[in-house]
Amino acid sequence: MKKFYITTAIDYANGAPHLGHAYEKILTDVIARHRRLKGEPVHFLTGLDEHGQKVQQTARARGIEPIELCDEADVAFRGLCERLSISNDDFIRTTEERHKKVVCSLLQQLYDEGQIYKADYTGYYSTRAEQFLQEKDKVNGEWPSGFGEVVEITESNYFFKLSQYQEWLIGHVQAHDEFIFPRFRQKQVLEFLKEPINDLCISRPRERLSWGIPLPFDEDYVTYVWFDALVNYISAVGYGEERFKECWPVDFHVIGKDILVPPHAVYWPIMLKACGIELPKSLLVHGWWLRSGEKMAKSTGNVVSPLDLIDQFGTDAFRYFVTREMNVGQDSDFSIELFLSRYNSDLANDLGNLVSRTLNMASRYAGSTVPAFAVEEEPEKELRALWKETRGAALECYDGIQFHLALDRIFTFIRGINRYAETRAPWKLAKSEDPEDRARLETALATMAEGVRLAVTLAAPVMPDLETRVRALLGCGETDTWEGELNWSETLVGKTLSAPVILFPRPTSE
RNA sequence: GCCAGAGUAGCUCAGUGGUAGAGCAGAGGACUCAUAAGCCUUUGGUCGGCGGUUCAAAUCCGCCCUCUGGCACCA
Repeated sequence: MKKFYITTAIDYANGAPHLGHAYEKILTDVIARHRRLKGEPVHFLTGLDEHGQKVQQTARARGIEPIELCDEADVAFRGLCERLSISNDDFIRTTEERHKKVVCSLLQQLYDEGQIYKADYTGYYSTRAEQFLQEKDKVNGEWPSGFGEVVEITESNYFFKLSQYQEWLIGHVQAHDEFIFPRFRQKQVLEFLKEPINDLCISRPRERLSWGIPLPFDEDYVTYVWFDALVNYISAVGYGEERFKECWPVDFHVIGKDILVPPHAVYWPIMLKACGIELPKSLLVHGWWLRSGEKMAKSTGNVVSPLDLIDQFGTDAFRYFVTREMNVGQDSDFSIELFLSRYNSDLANDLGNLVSRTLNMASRYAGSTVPAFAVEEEPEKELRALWKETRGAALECYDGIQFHLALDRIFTFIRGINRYAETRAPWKLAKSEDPEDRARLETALATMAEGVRLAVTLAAPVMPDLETRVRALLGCGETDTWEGELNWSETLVGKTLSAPVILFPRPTSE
């Protein structure tokens, strides 16, 4: 059976993990977990892009081998995945043999077919920056002094015949509305394709760049950037082997808007087309986190790295925040103030406190055993109706990649449980001698517990650790599927609840 | 300049033709199981501006203004 295959972009080894990396992995993970819960087999890939000039330069500056630098990045980025509870099935590094093998076979194939040719490239070269400069690098018509001496040189390189596929690509994009999400990005791609595109330079002379995969047909060159990095998506899932068709074509390439045009929307589809490989079903393009509050934080000398928040507030809180605040495709603001607001009001006050009071009341009034549902009156009917509405709407939002709205719905339901608790007021019922009040009390406790179970189960793609933990507190086991788990049920009846716990402690410092 | 996105309550944002919404922040209140949490009530907006279509527009069309991002061998 074909798996649901989803990827993040691979991160460049020459840099430390930051909020953007973390967000992309979380977004992709939410989708992967959502699919798994729906019962689909999933293959989730992430990894590292390790070759290239900057890695070579940084390694040289530090007096170490490039691979040593990459090994460090490998530790850092895998560590990030772990801290974020990312459920990736594989992690590829472009220095791995399985990857190089595929890169070489594609290059050789295209070369043999005449789709790669050698030509001269003339341009302005900065020795200091070790790169060709573009017209746009000029400031006031001159090369900035930072580039040092700039000279016009001619260099032989290999080119891939990109331009001959331009018309075909335009047709493909126009015919497949689902190819680029969100839809408005499609226009950006078509806009780009209105102008003639050039063939793509895919090599660098080895004397200038040694840290790369040598061209199989010319040892004096290494391949550069795209024919290396993009190929990870197929090399990781066994291109050329039988198992390849279990994953390919990929369902989603999750990428940032900065690498949509031209790499993922132009180079990659054409590379695949030229090689006779099926195209990705969809590119999921997310926006960026803006740091409008950054200046303020710096001026007060109170700089907090977003990733530090994980240590302080936990993985689930971090995942919740970035998923709740980001409308996928748009940009969002990140600030500590906003984070604390979400943490305090949504997680600590609404959800954490709900769990706390539920467990506490069960302990006080029912010996921590979930009682049976004894009555069904207006308050119960209302809450169940709200659940039904919440589930339907949230699932629709999940399917439509509207995770911020799904969470909005789920937390409206959580507030609904709090409202229900006030309506029933078990602490008052507990003082009554009336058997009917006792029945209402027991019903209220069971209802609150079931409501909590449903809410955290529905939020599982976003907060997987919380779901596991809360379900354990409620006495019901882990689940790896939503099958039968999202219906209002009596599954908790008779279960023993844990003693009260604080899931999201309020921040101690002011 | 071209293209795209955004412009709705103090803040963050929902809302694609039918009497303006939520959360947070602010104000008041009743309660007490709970992380001084939760619940109820409430203050607050000419939905960027001007025209147009329509019985009816935040929502469709046109023009304009402001902010953000992109505009090729750079990851």
